Amino acid sequence: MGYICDFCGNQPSTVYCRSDAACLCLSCDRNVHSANALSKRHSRTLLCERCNSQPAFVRCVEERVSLCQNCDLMGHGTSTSNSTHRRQTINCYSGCPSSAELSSIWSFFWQSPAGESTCEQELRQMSMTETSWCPTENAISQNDTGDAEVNRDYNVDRGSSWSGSSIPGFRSGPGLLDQPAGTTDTSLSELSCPQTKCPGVCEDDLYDDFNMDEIDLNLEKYEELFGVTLNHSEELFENDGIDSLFGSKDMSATDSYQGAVAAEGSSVGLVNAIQPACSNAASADSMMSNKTDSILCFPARQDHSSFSFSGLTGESSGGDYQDCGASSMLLMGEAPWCPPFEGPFSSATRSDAVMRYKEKKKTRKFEKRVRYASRKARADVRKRVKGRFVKAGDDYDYDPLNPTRSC
DNA sequence: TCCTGTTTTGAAGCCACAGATCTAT
DNA sequence: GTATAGATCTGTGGCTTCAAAACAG
Repeated sequence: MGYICDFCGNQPSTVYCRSDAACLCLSCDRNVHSANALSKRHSRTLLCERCNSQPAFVRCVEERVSLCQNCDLMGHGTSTSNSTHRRQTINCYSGCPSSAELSSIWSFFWQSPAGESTCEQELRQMSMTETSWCPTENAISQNDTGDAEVNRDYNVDRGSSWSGSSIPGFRSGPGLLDQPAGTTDTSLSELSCPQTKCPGVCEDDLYDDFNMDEIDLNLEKYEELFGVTLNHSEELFENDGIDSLFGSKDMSATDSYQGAVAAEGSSVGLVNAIQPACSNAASADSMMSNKTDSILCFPARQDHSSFSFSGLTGESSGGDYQDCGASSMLLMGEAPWCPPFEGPFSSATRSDAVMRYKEKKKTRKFEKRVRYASRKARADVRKRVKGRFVKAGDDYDYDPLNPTRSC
């Protein structure tokens, strides 16, 4: 990950793909993400122009530079003279937009054709009929100045997970970005957890983005672990059981949520519980989309300095924390941006949430991630006897290429 | 309420082999 | 330090087996 495109190793990298955890030049970005429907759905954003390693989430108008969360904090912290700089939120995109289309998303974005690589110029000739980039899915709207900004109603952001300006851990909502530092925004809690007075309300987004097979938190008996009872969760899910709500196989999700609730009694325990999976670099993206919900919604406390991420390796940086979905701001002791739970929501809302969850549970697919497609392809065509692979040339009772074949 | 038998569910293990990774020279 | 060869490890899918859970009587 760095200044040079991770794919071609030739062109300067411009965009960051969370799903691939890769920095790509525009041409490779379009090339790679036009491969299939799934890759088109990868959420990408600009690369931080300062560290060249993290996804940018804000654009400093004064400095004309895209910054990641860390660099923005360092450059525009309240203690710096640049804290009053006007900043724009940088949104994510999917599909295969051209640089011109990207410039329509980001008013500041422009790349001259002369600056394009050869392959990009070739790609320019390609038909855009398959292009499916749709910034509106990410709740992007254009204001009068042409600046892209994120809809305050984060619930619009379904399916896009924690992409773009919805970066978890970012305390400041879009409105805050354009305000001079130091102003008080009483709508902070609204921006932080819109319409969310308890986890059940935002479960729709939560469940949409669960890919819990990548998570390996295996904690049980939270009462034992945290030494507290799960007041809210017990009340919220007393009928269905929390296992039912999250799916019994998704114990880790349940764990995260329960941990979030239990954090009210033991925030240190929560972070310690989350940290092992968080430090697992297997899939930062999955962390962003899965665990952050619970991580970021634990009740605000004033003693965050007691949080411990000691399990992270010495190589971990602030950027790692970002990828883990845990705000570096949080790590630095600032208050989390989610308001505390405000008690159980109405029974009607709850029942609606449960009903929707059950519907989704029916259709949920626990897809297995295939790490080596070549091995899968080979296994798919390998002959078997009672499900077991057989040596080439031996008799077999099942030929994947000819299912009617039988011994 | 407890016990027993049946059914359902889920996890583990097996197999061959290409490719990745490690080790020695 | 680099290149090569050989050894070892890993992961892949369909099926069977077995244990545990769920259920009924």
